[in-house]
Amino acid sequence: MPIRSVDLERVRALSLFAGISDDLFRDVLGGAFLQRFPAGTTLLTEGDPVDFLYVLLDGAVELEGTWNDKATTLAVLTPVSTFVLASVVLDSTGLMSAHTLETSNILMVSGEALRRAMRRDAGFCFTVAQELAGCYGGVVRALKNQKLRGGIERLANYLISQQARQGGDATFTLPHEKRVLASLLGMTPENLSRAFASLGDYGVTVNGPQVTIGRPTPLQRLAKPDLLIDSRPPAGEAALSAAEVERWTGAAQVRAAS
Amino acid sequence: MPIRSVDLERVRALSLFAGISDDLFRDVLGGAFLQRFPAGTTLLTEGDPVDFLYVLLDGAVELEGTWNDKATTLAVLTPVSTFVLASVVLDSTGLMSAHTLETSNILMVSGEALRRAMRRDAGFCFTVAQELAGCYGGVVRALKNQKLRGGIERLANYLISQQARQGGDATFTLPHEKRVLASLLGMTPENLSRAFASLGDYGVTVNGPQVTIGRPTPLQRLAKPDLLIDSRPPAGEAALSAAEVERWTGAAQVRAAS
DNA sequence: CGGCGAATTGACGGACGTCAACTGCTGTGG
DNA sequence: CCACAGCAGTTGACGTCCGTCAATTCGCCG
Repeated sequence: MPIRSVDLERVRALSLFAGISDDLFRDVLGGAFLQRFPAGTTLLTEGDPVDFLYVLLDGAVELEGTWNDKATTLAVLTPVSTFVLASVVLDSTGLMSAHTLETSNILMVSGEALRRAMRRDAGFCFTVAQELAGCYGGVVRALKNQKLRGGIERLANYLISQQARQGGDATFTLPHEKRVLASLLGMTPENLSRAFASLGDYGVTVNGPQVTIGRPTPLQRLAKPDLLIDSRPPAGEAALSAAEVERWTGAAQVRAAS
Repeated sequence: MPIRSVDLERVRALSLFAGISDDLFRDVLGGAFLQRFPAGTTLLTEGDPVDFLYVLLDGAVELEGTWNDKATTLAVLTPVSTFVLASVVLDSTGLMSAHTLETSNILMVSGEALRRAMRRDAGFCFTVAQELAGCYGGVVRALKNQKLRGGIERLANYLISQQARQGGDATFTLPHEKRVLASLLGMTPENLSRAFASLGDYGVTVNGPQVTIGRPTPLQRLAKPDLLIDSRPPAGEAALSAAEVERWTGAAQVRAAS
């Protein structure tokens, strides 16, 4: 499948590649190829070797971890995002499974070529390091989100993030199936339903995938969004539980008195 | 405080610095200084700028995240470990607070010098990227541990890891206060007590900080340790919830049937 | 000797998972 | 065109896990 120059531009615009020379860019993407996958395709399974850096150009990809016959969603990626960068840099096995949620166009970049470029060009290598540091921060935020907040609080913060990301209108639409959202937030679908119902008291109404936040203030007071958990990572490699909060309306930054 | 050459050797042995030239090593550590902190000292607080890469040479350091007046332990570091590498690479603010649990000797390395070295030497930069990728994997493991396992299962796996790390003897000693362990495992101290009591049925007996695993097999069957959650990161920058499992005695690798 | 903090234990309540039944939508085949 | 199967989502009942509050014990240090 030939790579359209439009798509190449979009890859080039990623922070990972924005700063490098045309020569190096051609070099890294030389052996790359574009592939189209139907919804529900498994791209990677946990523990298998990773040979490519993946770049999602269209569609949606879910990253999930499993243990003891249970699965949990660690991230849902939207275009344009790269994934499994860490495994590529270490030339090791993947930590999560990846499968498409919708039919998706994905660019597959040779991991070997990427590592070669890193060894040759310190500037590019530095950019990769920054990207990885950003991803690290994203997962740390997700871990804090999971350990410190209850289910309803996680949902409330997710809604506030989504609202901001989609332009700030009072009503917006959930980007994924509710069962995926539930797994991402670390709860069961049944519990997500109940959590939505609870948020009715805070002015949230739900109609299928349409959510409207009637009274932002009480919801904010419940959610207590925090720069150190909910801030947006600089777009590029997808950070876990990526959230955007354009501005906080009086979110008190509280610090624990050890 | 002068840096003893013994300590310098130990820093040099870290995977971060093992591969670089003597010149570059001197360059990075040129402005570094050693400092001694009493127990309970706050080294960094969440959200503040990070100017140094920290290297723990003696003692113990706790990394914690806070939200809404609650705190959770994200990692407990033991010598020799570096920390806040990601923040240094991004030249940004810290994601977690750090404070000493015991009196500690800590080497403080100029973040600016580190970044300069990365830009100059692609090989070193690559090593930093690998280190960051390893850290990333560590947090992903911690997140899976938190989302997929219950409290008792997390404790069981922690005990198995500690036993292996300390040489495999049936009885070993917990390295930290139980309240710190509880926070690391994502539960309250009261709940940790009860979890220990529950493990009595699986042959675990507790006596102060002394733990002995009487019958390993039933405990393993409960814990279901998993290479993709509990494997050991290559020592260096401290990975979150670092665990060591030398060998698994029949840990079935189960995969979720989506 | 007195006091403080860590750890344990019990009682209680709330949060969350599980099981089951029901609704509504969609795509398929008769 | 309609009947039906299948799946997502919701709701209710129930049990379990876990956090909170309180009381007690123990060891350590002043």
